[in-house]
Amino acid sequence: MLEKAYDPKATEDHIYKMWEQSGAFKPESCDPKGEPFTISMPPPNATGQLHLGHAVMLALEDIFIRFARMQGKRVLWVPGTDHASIATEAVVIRKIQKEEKIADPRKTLGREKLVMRIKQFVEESRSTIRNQVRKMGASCDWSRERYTMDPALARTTTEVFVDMYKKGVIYRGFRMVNWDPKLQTTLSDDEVVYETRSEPFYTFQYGPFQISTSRPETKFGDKYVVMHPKDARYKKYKHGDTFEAEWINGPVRATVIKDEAIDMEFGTGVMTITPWHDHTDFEIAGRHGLEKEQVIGFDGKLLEIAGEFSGMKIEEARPLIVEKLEKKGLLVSMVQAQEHNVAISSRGGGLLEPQIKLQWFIDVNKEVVPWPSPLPVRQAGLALLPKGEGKRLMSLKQILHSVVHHKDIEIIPERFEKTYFHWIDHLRDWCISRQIWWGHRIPAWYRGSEMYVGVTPPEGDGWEQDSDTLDTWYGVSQWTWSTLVDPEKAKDSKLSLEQILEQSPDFQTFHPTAVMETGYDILFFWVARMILMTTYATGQIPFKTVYLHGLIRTRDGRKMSKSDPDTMIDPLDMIAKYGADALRLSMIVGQSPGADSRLYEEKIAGYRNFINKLWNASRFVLLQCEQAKIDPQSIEKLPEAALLSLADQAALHASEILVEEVTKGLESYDLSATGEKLYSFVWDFFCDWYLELSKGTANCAVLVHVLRRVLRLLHPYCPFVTEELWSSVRPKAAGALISERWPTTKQERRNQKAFDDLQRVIDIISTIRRLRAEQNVEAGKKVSVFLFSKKCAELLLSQAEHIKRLAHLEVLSIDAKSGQQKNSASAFLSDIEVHLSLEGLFDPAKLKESLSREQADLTKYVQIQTTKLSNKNFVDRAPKELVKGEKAKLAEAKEKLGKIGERLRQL
RNA sequence: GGGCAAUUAGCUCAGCUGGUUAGAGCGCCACAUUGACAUUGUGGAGGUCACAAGUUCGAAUCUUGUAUUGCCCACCA
Repeated sequence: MLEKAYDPKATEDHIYKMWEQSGAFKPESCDPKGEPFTISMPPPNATGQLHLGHAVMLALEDIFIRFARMQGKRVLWVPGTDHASIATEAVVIRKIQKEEKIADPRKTLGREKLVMRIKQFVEESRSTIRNQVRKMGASCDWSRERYTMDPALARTTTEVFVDMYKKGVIYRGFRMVNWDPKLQTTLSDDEVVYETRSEPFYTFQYGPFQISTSRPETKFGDKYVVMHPKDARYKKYKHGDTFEAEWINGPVRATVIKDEAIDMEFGTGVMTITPWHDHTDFEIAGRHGLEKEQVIGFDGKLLEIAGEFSGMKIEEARPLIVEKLEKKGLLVSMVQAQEHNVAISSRGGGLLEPQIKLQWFIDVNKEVVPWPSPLPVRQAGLALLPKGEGKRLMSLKQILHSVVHHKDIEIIPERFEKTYFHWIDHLRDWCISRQIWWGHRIPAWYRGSEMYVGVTPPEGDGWEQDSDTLDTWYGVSQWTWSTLVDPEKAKDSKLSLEQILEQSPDFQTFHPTAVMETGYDILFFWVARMILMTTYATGQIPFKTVYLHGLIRTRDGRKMSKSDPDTMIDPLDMIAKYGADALRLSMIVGQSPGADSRLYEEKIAGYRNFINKLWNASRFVLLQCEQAKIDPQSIEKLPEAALLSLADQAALHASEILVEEVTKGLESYDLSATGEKLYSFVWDFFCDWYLELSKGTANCAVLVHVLRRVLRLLHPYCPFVTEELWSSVRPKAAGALISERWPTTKQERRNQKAFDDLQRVIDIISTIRRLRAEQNVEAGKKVSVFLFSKKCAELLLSQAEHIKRLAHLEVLSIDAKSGQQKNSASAFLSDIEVHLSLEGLFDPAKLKESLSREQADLTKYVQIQTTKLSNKNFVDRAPKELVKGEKAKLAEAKEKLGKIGERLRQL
């Protein structure tokens, strides 16, 4: 017999081990004819601990996977980890600085040694993560675990780089980049965060003009003033005019530029430009072919051009520069506390400095990728593609747009498609080089002015490899397919990438993947980039569905952050305390895709209670079997329907409906509502009514049968407890629940009438209970039931035992012919139900209250009638005699409806 | 500045294309309790569904507007 309470600690680990050892996680143990179903696990960063975000991701994906597996699909879930270049390098450097007191580990250790250290660190945290993923119950195929730095993945990353370079999609050039002086690297646009700060805003005299700035320290090299061509105030100045201006370090010769990028409303409508340190200025300079000069060094200090200020940090120099200009009489005004946004590094937290640097970029607008384009696409910023069949050359941007627009890829929730399109419209070339050491090194070599790009190093002496590495997202954007590449084939340098893919059975079978499940916060970083890289490299979409989950927040809606340990909920603590199943449910139910949700311990405890309830319900079933001396495992067939009690038939019916609903819910990725349905079925129906009604008259075969169904249906949500219970109630021949088949519905087990009748009995019992409580009736008191319908009378009589036990009242007399209570409402219904009252307590008001249910039925009846006629759907749904397109009849019908509405109100 | 969303019970949230008396969990109140389960059962209190106008026989649900909150993107020299 089972223990009195479910103990997840004593159960989960050995169950996981059993699954893993049985090979159930591998697609090879699925039906070889099954439809392939793949998920690539978003690789957690190899920087340490699993957090709630990962836990949600694992829970969701495990539900998808287990459901698909039970449906007989060939399921593959590929686990892995990400080397997370910048994040990991930063963590390790900080660690070394702290633990070994080395101020600058990069300098002291050098590239090779530092990379070794990072590798060691990554190994340790990878194994930590592996165990944590197991704790969540994730049924992924560990034999196919991948890591973004695996040789095979390094190969594909490099191959694709070289290919893109050869096609001109990757180029190297001087461009404006987001430079992080603290981490000494560039960042992609998406790695920049903006912070609103209040800083003084200065206006200076510059020749005949007044110009405003919040960054006087960049102004040393300014020798162009820009204004809008239509600005009437500056009509007398022509494009190209020059003038002398007294400036910070003496007189400069400046040129007038007219450009439409200027906002006439802002400030004086004139500005000087600093093309080297500002995105807009860079573009203006580009348009007019202006000179660019660097003012601030990559270390964040002023360069020689700053004269006496050179070598100073910006914060020191700024007030001094202003002071000097003021002394020269050039300061016109200064507004304290002007609000503006400053660019901050999301990686290191320091201020970013726009800089011009020689970097590697992906051109998102070059039309070089063959892609099937069956339909014309016209969207903001994209050209209309000609109609036609077959493939045509498209730019990466166009492909990104097309695959979502044409629903090759579906995003859940749908509204994120808008966000996605909006992002594409503003997408600029992607800077993929990073000046850090940890990561895939850029496969380019230089010798003097020569450059070589290739998978293998060039022949000959004197070549030096580019010291930069690739943006993490570049490599990991190939994740869905590079993880399916056969590592042995990838070793063979004679094979081309195309041949490797052709000869990798996993890729051929399991790609494109079915679902990509991840947080909406990395839709741009990663999801979009996966589409970009994968369509380019393989000619396939990476996944068919994108399911985006929201952030998990604290009870009061704050973000959980490491800096505030009180707000953090550690998934492992919660598993230790409440079990993985409870944690999973608490994160899934009540969480709708794309929306943030809040998590707190009481919630998890609530689901722990549910798990325990299920456990005890199973205990009860087993107990009944034991008492009846029946071995639950030997139960196979159900008795004839005619031999079953009302409750048994109703329970079978309800479980059939449940199978249908849960299947539909899971297929449409509606996990929250489906979870709730299961919860309420188990607790509110199975435990509260069916098991109660079974006491004394238990039919073990039906009990076991329904319980087995519930366990199967619940297994994707709470795999551990269901698997454990399964071992007690499964049919002898069956194996582990994880590999069991999803239940199918059987029409012959449907019995809507039995279900309705039971519902009626439940209603009656509830009403009696309520009346008893309100009137404070002692147990054993009699109840009289007045009926309008003979059928109901029979029903009540047949359930008298249950009413006696559950409502503590005896059904004494049935008066099948007391029609005197008829009211106007009853004219609508042919089969009016039950009234009841308590003997000696007959109170017309109470009676009326108990009648309200019938009125509700009546209202429903009428309302269903009116729905059919509601004008919006009139033509579709109205009864035939009312349609025929005749307006008079429509008006008549509407009038009828008005009357019905009126009567309803009277009721 | 552009976009996306949210506002329902004390708290956390459901409520699909308009249709029974607006639901659940937690919390609260009362009662119960000796064989599935105190990680329990039964009953109850608690909501002018942010506000206003409109469409409709009928609106939490649709339309428009207002207010508040949150997020994303762009970025102001």
